[in-house]
Amino acid sequence: MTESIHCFVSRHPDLLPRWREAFPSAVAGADAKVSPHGTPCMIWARLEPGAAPVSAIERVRGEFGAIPVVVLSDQPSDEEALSCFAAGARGYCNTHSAAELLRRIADVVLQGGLWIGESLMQRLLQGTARVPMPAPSWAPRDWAALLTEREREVAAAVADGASNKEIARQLGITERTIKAHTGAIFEKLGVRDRLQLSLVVHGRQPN
Amino acid sequence: MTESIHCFVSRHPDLLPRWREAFPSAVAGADAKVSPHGTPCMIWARLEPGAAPVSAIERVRGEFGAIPVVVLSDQPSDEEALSCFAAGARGYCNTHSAAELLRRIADVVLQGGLWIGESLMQRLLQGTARVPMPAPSWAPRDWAALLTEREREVAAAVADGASNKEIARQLGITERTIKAHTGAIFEKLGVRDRLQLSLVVHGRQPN
DNA sequence: GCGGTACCTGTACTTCGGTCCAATAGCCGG
DNA sequence: CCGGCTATTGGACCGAAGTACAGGTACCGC
Repeated sequence: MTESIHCFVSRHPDLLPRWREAFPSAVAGADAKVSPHGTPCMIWARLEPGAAPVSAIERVRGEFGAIPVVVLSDQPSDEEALSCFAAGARGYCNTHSAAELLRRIADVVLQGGLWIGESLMQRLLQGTARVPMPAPSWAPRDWAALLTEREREVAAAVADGASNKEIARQLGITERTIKAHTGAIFEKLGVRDRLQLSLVVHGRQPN
Repeated sequence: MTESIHCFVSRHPDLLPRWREAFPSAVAGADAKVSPHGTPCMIWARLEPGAAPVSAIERVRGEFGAIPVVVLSDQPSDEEALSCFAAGARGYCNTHSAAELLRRIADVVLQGGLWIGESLMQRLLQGTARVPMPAPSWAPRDWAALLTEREREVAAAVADGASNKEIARQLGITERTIKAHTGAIFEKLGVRDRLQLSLVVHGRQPN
């Protein structure tokens, strides 16, 4: 594994001692687009008091693409945390958290987890619970009847627009295996590609 | 690290090979109150299809107290995941996830993180601006309003499962021009490929 | 006329999707 | 125990899809 670079973005050009203690090789992001040290593995964005969290995070995410962002807040609150997660943050904690905690958070986030305060869980759920769910999609089962359990999962993911790579990550298997499944699905359902599969799954006939 | 005992609770008395592969020292919980192997570090609760998620989790949590619970679902859905988190689960994933993924989830949860499914993650991140476009946040069916006449024809054909070559023949223009149109459509509608375009045209949200 | 838009096409390139070969492993029914 | 099904993966290959860069024509309004 290559050296993991933690990039701290804040208005101040220098790193807090805490951060340096947690990640000796950390670099300061400031507004620099790309650090000369390589591509960072994750971004720590310190929220300036008074600044809008959302725009700040989106700016950072716009600069750094898919790199996970953890927000550091000087005065954490549930409301602020919610805004951050809604804006795409993968974690939220106090700016002055202990080095040990920062490292734990980094572990969690880099593994694909979410770091969220315990008190926040209920409210976060309420915030997402009203997201409209588009489809019943399990009602029409004729297509599903022809497939195995695993193939159904893959078919559903494909039908929702996921790429092979995404499905592989989601199911924890290789992209190669996804291709094997999709191939089997296509043959069983008599379609030629993923788009036609999507149509069948959603109850339409191709062409 | 001390020997971590993973306890798998399901209606079946035996462990899935996957689980044993992930945690060779795993034990089956069934309805046994306390295993003879000591106190487990975490509980994996397999959700039986048709059973109410909430009551199942609460029962498990009642038995095992403060030990973090990760829910395994045979047919994961966002609704189900939300119910589980509302009931106090710390993680949610597919029953048949790969051993490697299970171990990652265990890491995250044992460190205090939260593991939400990939699709739920997307839903959380959704509603945020994507990098190229400011996210039109379309009402259903205004997709046509954003496109030119020609682009509408191409979009409709793509959404019905036609290939670029077929559309080119149908419209009497070259495949290259179809690509130009599809590229413009993708950008205007904020989708990344023809399958997601198909979903938008048919009134669904990708992922 | 000039700027803007829509429409059309070319070359070259990268990435993704799909298929063919083949292989390992576990589970299950006969 | 063996054959069949399922799940998984590898390598190689090819074509489709998508992007980048670079044009061309035509129409329309100021």
